[in-house]
Amino acid sequence: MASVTSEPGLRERKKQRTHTAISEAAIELFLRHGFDQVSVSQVAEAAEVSRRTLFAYFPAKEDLVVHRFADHEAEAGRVVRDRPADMAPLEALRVHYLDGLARRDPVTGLNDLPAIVALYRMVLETPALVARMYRFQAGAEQELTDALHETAGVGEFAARLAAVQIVAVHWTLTLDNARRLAAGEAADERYAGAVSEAEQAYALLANGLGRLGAPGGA
Amino acid sequence: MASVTSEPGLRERKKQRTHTAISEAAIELFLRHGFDQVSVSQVAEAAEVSRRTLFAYFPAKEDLVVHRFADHEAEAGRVVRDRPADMAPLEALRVHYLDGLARRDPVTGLNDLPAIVALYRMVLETPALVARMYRFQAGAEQELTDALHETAGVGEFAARLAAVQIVAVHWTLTLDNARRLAAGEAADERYAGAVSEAEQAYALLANGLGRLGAPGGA
DNA sequence: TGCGAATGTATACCCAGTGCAGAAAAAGTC
DNA sequence: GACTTTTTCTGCACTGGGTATACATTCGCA
Repeated sequence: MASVTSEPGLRERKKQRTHTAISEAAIELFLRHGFDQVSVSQVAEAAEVSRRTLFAYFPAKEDLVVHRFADHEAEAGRVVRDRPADMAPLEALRVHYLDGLARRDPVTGLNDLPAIVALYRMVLETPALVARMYRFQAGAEQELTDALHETAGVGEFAARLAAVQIVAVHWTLTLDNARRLAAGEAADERYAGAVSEAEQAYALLANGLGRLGAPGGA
Repeated sequence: MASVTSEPGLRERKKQRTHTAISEAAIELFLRHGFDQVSVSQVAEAAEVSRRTLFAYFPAKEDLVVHRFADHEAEAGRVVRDRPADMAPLEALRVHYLDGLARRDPVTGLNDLPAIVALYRMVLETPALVARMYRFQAGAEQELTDALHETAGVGEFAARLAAVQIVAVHWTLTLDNARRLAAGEAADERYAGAVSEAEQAYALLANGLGRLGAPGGA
């Protein structure tokens, strides 16, 4: 009769709490002193955990930061899979991205909560963190490749080509927004420009680089 | 009167020789035992150089391998800048890439000299090396962005969008070829497929993902 | 021949990440 | 509530990449 609920059990709950405790201690220290200026030992100490335990929760120092973006690795693939039956994949992605901008979803780079902006800035300024982010891009490419291949009636190679273009463009849009907000722009102020650039990007994806097909370009 | 020629001088020549000596010793050891199984100390010893000197020539262990690909960082940008006045940027890139395939240029992934294939395989199998390669992609994107912006009469953001798509597609093509050769396929055997995929990729770049604009895909 | 600048070396150090053996704590058992 | 089993945490020692410093060597040049 010890537990009437079917909760995860003390062990699981404690693990969860330790995980967030380490992550929060880490980000707080990193934001205050810079990623490279803080050692994992200091993070472990601040989180009141042994160094060895920290590495049991996070495989590398960089992951203390970038694990917060890990959820979005599968996002593009999911959007494509879950789209209405009468909607084209690219259209579903476009709608979803524009919706993200409107909701100020952090994955679009268009959220100016101070904590988020500071995080953007730190990642952009730290090569090791940027490098780690590329891993997510590779994962997103794979997810999107599979989704396109399986639901859009297109060959695997064509799906991969489309996926790498889409992911690269998404990343460019997000980076552009994040850089502008990191430079001090407000999200509301940036919103119109972000929408316009997103529309431009999706038009380019849909219609190709036709303008570059002419000698002079335009 | 010590030197009648305008050669680089002994100091420069010695530096050059040390550089290649270290690089060759490194790659030989890495190919034999694996990148992660060889320490930089072992490389330094094999090159008859101190560890500290090695790091004066190569900023990181990974660079002992990937510096061989560094030349090609500016290639796409250069091709666009040097194109004939009456040729579109995308067309210039397409021609150049197809020519690279025909010449079995290693940057296309379609060179099956044993030493090259072994190098491909090692890079593909070693995450740290792949990660380092992404840095070149970022450089190539920047070069191509500038070239497109300055010579194709297109805005900087549009140029960047085009550049990231082109670089991503190129990388995909190269990776695909390299993987196949690493798996044992011969270059001559692969050639036709490589050309066909390249044409498909450039058609996609030029005309867009139109096929994905329809609900069913095709 | 000798002097200044660049380059190479030895040594000692910091930090990220891992292996291992044992302590602590939660979970299941009676 | 005491006992055992299993998981997690910890301390310690070690490898390996990368850097700082201080000193030796070598080259360029007059």
